[in-house]
Amino acid sequence: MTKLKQTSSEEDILNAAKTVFEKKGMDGARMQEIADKAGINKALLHYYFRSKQLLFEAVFKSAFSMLAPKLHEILNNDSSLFEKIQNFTENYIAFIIKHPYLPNFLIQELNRNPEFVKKLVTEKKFPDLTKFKNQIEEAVSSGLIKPIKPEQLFINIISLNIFPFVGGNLIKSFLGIEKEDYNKLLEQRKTEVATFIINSIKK
Amino acid sequence: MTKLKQTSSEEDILNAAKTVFEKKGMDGARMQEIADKAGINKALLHYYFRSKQLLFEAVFKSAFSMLAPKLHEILNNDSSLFEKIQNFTENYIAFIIKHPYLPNFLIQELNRNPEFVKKLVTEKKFPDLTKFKNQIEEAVSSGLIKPIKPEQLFINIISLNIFPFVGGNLIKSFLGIEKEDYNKLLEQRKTEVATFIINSIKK
DNA sequence: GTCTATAGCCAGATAGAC
DNA sequence: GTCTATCTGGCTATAGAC
Repeated sequence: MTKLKQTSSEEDILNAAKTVFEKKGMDGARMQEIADKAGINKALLHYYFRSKQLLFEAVFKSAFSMLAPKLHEILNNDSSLFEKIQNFTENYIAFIIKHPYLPNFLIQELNRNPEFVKKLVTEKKFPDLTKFKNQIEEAVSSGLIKPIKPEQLFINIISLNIFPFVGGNLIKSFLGIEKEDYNKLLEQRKTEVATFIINSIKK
Repeated sequence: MTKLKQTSSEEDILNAAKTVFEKKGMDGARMQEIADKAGINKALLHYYFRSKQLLFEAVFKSAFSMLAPKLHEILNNDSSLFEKIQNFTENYIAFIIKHPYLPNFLIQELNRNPEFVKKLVTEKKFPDLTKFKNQIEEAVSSGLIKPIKPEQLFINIISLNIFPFVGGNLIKSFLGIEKEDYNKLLEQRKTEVATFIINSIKK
């Protein structure tokens, strides 16, 4: 704990920047809009963060560090495989419902700038999946679940939980429904997705 | 069929624009880069398409119309529910492997500009899901599959098939693997995803 | 149809007063 | 730390020659 409280401006800027970057991305965001939202002047943005690029990186890292440790914790605690799947589904969906732009933002910017990923990897900011993979392999060899590659199961879990947020607008249009009905479906998924996965793999 | 062949330039521009827009999005794309890629001059872009916005819309519609009719066809032919799931998985993954930027591009731009979606909806460019939903409801009531809301099953199918492309960079980093290994996983998914889904719902 | 040159605008960044 | 004013560069778009 180096500081008890940052200056109010710096926090205001970060919050405003988060909102704008998450909605519009690096290229679409405007420093002016961030300044307006933070209730301060454009020059002050540069005073605190030097450049748009650096402000963006601060936002990105902050966003990333909201998700990664949570994921790490869920995958590495002592619960059983089925419990983990339930945990992941419930907690993650609940969390992302509160931050719906987050996954899309991260994915979009990782695609835009894959170099950035490598930086995060070397800084070991990504969750460690070894334990989770071992757990799956044991569950397979002990006959608890049907044979499946840990990688594939992991992809399935992530896909079922995250895509409904990233592709929400697409799905809504396909289904011909509005926001409120879609939110009800998402709410339901907190429990149903885990059941769907477990039904598929359990013997 | 109004024309047998468009001018070569117009096609060249569209192809170049497709590449650039799909990789960088509307905001990140540069008219100069598109011109360079098409081997022509920047002014010619405006001669053919008037503005960046109109060129973008042409690309977007073209991309959208590569996916939607294919989806419509698969969901509305006469095969059984399980066959449709298998069909969708195999064909769609095979198709998107050839156009890996497509889903991300569509999703990103639909999120950026939800008004555009409504335009597409009113132009009835979206696939009709009624038949597919009925098929699921019948399969539930006849006892072929476990109870599940058609909407949820649809979301699951889409998520499992599309997210691995949209979030490919994220997943690769999580799994700590490189492109070639990831492509092998995707190849495997052409058959495995259908099995995963069917295992989950069949009684 | 295709090019060069340039207008005009807008956004990021900086200077400098307070 | 915070502001106003301004510089600078880059990008879309157009004018006009060929």
